[in-house]
Amino acid sequence: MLSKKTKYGLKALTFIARVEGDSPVQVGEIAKGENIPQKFLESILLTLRKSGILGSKKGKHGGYYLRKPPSEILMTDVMRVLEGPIAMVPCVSLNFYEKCDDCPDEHQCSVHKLMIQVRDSTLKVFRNTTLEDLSI
Amino acid sequence: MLSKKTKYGLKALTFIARVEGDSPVQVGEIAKGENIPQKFLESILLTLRKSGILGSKKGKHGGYYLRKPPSEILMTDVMRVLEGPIAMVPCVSLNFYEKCDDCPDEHQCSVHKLMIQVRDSTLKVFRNTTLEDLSI
DNA sequence: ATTAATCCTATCAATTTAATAGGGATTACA
DNA sequence: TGTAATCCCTATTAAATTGATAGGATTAAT
Repeated sequence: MLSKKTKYGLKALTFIARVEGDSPVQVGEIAKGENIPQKFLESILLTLRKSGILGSKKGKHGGYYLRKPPSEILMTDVMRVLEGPIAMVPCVSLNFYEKCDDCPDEHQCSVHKLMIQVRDSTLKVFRNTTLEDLSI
Repeated sequence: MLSKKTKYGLKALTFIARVEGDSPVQVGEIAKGENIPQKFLESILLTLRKSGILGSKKGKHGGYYLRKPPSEILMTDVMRVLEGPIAMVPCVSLNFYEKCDDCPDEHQCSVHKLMIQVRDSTLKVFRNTTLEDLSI
């Protein structure tokens, strides 16, 4: 299941990408427009800013803006920041690899084999989709 | 993340598919062979039996067996029984559809759009993989 | 100064997950 | 016929995660 955090985060990014005048977009505006609890959204946008996907401007007339054009923001990056590993099990994760504590040998593990395929097919989608695609 | 339930369930099915003499395979045997807590595994196999994927024989020398040859057991069915919906959000699920409470219009929703692609690519893998593929 | 925004930390309730416990029902077989 | 081995079923629990809220600190425009 996609977490609400990720869902809200994706919606917020799309919202910002769609607005794009030059001035930053405020949390309250996004929260209202997308039916997202404002305080929750605040923490999500903070995460996106710390990861470098968003920039922010503080104080009055502040808000959030994209650090790159939507066409250069890949879903692989967004999803890893918001949802964490793309793989369904750590033992097939490219960026968050961990060995299973059961499982003496990965290469004989049926789950491993299946989950590599799922990971690759999901990656293909995320690598092939940018924020621009979402906001059209 | 794949739940342990699903992981254990897949391992158990593979184990049974690999053994296949004619006599049913016992929970204890699987638990030992795959490092799975026995009581937990019991409940998982029970689920698989109730869904029709496994059959069982009670009493001494009892155990579980596959109801169909491994080559006819599709991952779509197994995954839906063990893990639930294949889609990451209910609003793109084929078998467990639910409308989002936020989201006035699905067809304008960026998350929806992305998650349909993920669902389709994952489905392609599961529809194209049988238990036989896993147990080779 | 005042106002309006982001930033940050802590907390909380609800849910889900992973596992355990304890016994009931059924069957093989001595 | 009795006993051991096995599946069957329900209930409980501890830990982790999720989704959300609260309260205020900091920053910047006017």
